[in-house]
Amino acid sequence: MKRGKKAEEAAAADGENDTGAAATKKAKKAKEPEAPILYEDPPDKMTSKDERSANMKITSWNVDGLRAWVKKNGLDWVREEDPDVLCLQETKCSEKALPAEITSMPEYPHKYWAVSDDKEGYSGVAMLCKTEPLKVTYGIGKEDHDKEGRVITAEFPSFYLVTAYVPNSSRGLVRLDYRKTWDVDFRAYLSELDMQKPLVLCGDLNVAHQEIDLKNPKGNKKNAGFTPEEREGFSQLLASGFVDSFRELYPDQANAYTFWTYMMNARAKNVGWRLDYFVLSSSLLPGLCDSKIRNKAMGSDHCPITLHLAV
Amino acid sequence: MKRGKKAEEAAAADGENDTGAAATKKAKKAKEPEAPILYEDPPDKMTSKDERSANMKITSWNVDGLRAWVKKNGLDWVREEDPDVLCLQETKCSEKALPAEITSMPEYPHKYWAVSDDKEGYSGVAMLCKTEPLKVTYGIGKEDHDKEGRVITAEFPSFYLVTAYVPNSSRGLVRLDYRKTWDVDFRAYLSELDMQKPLVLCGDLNVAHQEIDLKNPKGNKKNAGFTPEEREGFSQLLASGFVDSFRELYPDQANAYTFWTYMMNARAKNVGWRLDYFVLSSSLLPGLCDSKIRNKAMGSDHCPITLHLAV
DNA sequence: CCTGGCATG
DNA sequence: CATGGCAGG
Repeated sequence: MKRGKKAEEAAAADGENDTGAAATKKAKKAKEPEAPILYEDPPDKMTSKDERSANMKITSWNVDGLRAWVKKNGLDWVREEDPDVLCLQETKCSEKALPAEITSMPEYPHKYWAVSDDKEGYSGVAMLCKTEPLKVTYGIGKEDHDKEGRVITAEFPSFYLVTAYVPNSSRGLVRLDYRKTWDVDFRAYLSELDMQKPLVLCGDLNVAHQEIDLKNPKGNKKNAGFTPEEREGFSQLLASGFVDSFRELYPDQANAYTFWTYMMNARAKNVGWRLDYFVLSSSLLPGLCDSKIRNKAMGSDHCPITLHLAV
Repeated sequence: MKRGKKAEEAAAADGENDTGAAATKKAKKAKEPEAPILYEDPPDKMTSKDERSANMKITSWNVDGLRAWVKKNGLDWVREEDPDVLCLQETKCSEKALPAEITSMPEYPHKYWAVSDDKEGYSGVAMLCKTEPLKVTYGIGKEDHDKEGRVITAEFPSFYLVTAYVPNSSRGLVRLDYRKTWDVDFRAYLSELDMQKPLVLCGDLNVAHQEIDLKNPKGNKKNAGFTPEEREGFSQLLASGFVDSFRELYPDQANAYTFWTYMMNARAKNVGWRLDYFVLSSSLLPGLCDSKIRNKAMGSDHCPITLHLAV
């Protein structure tokens, strides 16, 4: 039995199962109206395990359309947060269509934009820096993957910063095969970089790693973002010498999400997914101060995350 | 020299000429910021020349998307106006997507909808009646023209009511040839009907007939809605025994428009076009009480028009 | 500058 | 249920 679009959306948000009769589904739905279990991000810790002070603050935000996000005063939040580097994903905006409010932002004199070659208003990432990186590159050096404006890499004196918008496997997992090759190639790219200098990877990695990383793991095992293949891809990345900074610091923290579908009032109910990460080379771990989820910041279906690092 | 889209829009709204150097255009533009010349529709006259009282009130409105128009409270205005028959054009809405507010409207128990066969959300007209017509038909009986939901004909005891959304010749006049065949065939359809019973034709006829019928006739002679061909089509319709009711009553009334492009603040400046008409069979002329332009009613880029008739 | 649809998430 | 782009006006 083929399922319609509505049903798939419900499953993605609520974790309904793919199988089972309609009656069963209805019975399951009745359980919903409980008070939402929220997550309060604790105060920022500004010193690392080895007692150094944080001297690098990085924020990452999937803005789901930069122009709409600017109109919703996303930049006010950024000015308040005041990170050293701001990484944005899903800008959906060609360079010439960027709002002046962001292109002229004096706090970030060094701005880098990657956009989709073909599809206008699709994908796109950005990096805004207070200090100029030694070098900035685009993509991961593989023809097949570098047409959609998904990766910017900036080299700083003591580390690389990579921001990424990882391809969504899409409804019906029509792009899961592509995603698997992406995961392999991206991992190779990061490992290569990591051999030169330690790196920080941030962005929308489009996967909830473990069951703790989304509200409804049960019903989403066949949905984009929580398939065994995508989860395994992330596991393999970590196995290559990287650390999920948030999970490292808060191994048992449930209900901490960075994405909520706009549908079904998911954000108010905190029916979400942790899709946005700061992944660090293991060698940077001693300098890790904190990895934050700014889940009160509005303006997108993702919230921003912030990393405090001593480098 | 090929003109861009922006230039065409400006011409359509402001009447700029197609020829002439850029410098000339700029000089012309400088004249604009005068106070707008508005048009105050006089009070409704409710008796005909032959001293009969109006007993049939018909309103026609190109709503430019029925769903948006309903949200903008177009139906509140309709309830206030309270016509016996309401004709709508550009509903852009399939029958199953109609808002309940209009499908369940008790004032109009008899409702008729025509929609485009292929293109969803394109064209579409409607007729809502307090009393049931003797018969309702769709289209004009010509295969080529009846796929776009442009015409509904209702037979009442003493007259036919035809509401139409005449095809726009489009930017660059790419559909002017089609429009010319439409004009011929539609005129034949109306003449045929007129032989049975007199008729009222209302709707968006997508032509400003004479120079008095739009703000900037000079610059629009090559633009859709004011080409010689379209104007001639309307002239020929009148020559077939029909009357433009508004112009019949107010032969010298300038600045009376029913459409203003959303662009360039045209409505505030009353830079408009008279595109919506009540056209009557000559034999109904003695019963004509008034033909009104309700240019204060908002909710579309067209305003409604209302006819008072003694039948 | 608005509409409604579409692809995408 | 949002985004941006598109055709149409």
